[in-house]
Amino acid sequence: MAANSRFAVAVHALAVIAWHEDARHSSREIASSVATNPVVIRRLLAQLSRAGIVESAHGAKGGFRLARPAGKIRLYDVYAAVEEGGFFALPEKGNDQCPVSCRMKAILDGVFKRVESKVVPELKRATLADVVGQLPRPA
Amino acid sequence: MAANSRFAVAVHALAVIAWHEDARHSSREIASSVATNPVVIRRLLAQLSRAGIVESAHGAKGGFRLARPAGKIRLYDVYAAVEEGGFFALPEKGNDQCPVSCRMKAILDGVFKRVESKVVPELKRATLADVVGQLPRPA
DNA sequence: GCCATATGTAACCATTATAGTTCCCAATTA
DNA sequence: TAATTGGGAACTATAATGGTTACATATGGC
Repeated sequence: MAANSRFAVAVHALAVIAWHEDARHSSREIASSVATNPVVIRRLLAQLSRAGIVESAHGAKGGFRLARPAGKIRLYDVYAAVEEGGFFALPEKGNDQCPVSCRMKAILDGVFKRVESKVVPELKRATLADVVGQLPRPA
Repeated sequence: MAANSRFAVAVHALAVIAWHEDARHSSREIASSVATNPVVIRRLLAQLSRAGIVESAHGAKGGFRLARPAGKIRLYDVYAAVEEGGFFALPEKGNDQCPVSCRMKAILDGVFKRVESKVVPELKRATLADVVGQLPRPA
């Protein structure tokens, strides 16, 4: 698995937590649902914790829970917490002697910014509650 | 350079060609502007050739040119030709015994589709001519 | 025909990001 | 004290991308 599934796994993990919003959930339990290693989950949730999306507790009866209600957690918050750059990458090099190359960075930057201006509102509209609402009720 | 700059490099390469739309351009010339290896350019342009965006010619006086006017080449066509999957990746695994995990793929798929439905029209609106229009006139 | 030039492509190496794993420490609860 | 749990370091594995070399093939001019 080299593909970038960080956002998908983060949403999945949060959905597991939000499904029983009151209880704490261990990284082992979450990893079991995602089918990965508990350390991978802890690493990812550490980022969400720094972003103020989840809270963690050490020790027995410890684990993770949401830092605020699922309806107040936008998918954009999750995306911003776990994904570094934008959706595209700009090449870092270029021939400064070439009049085309000299302008390309600014031109591509404009294109990418216009695309992101469409994506971000979409990710801000959807919340974790919308995701959990599509799950069956807990038994 | 492990980041995914294929789309950016493809647009850059096409801009070099479209700047002098009448002449043919060698991979060496284009690579010089992008500051990379000619083989990298040929690999990328081979994809654009298969997509009917550029035409190539072997031999002396050979090289690449646009297969149709720059105004008819949408950035979406370029994106579709050089980028494989969507903007996000779905995790391939999951615990089939978990009621949350069982639904996550379909739920995430819905989220991603909604985002792409905003991105695609934006990339279909912009053409290579819009990019070239932001370049200085050829000397 | 010969040769310079150019694409097409295979093969290989380097770099980087992500994922996976093991291990130990710190904190908490019973 | 013992069991449980997150935090994090350190390491390996895998895969995608980019970079490079090499060679076959095609073209145009002499």
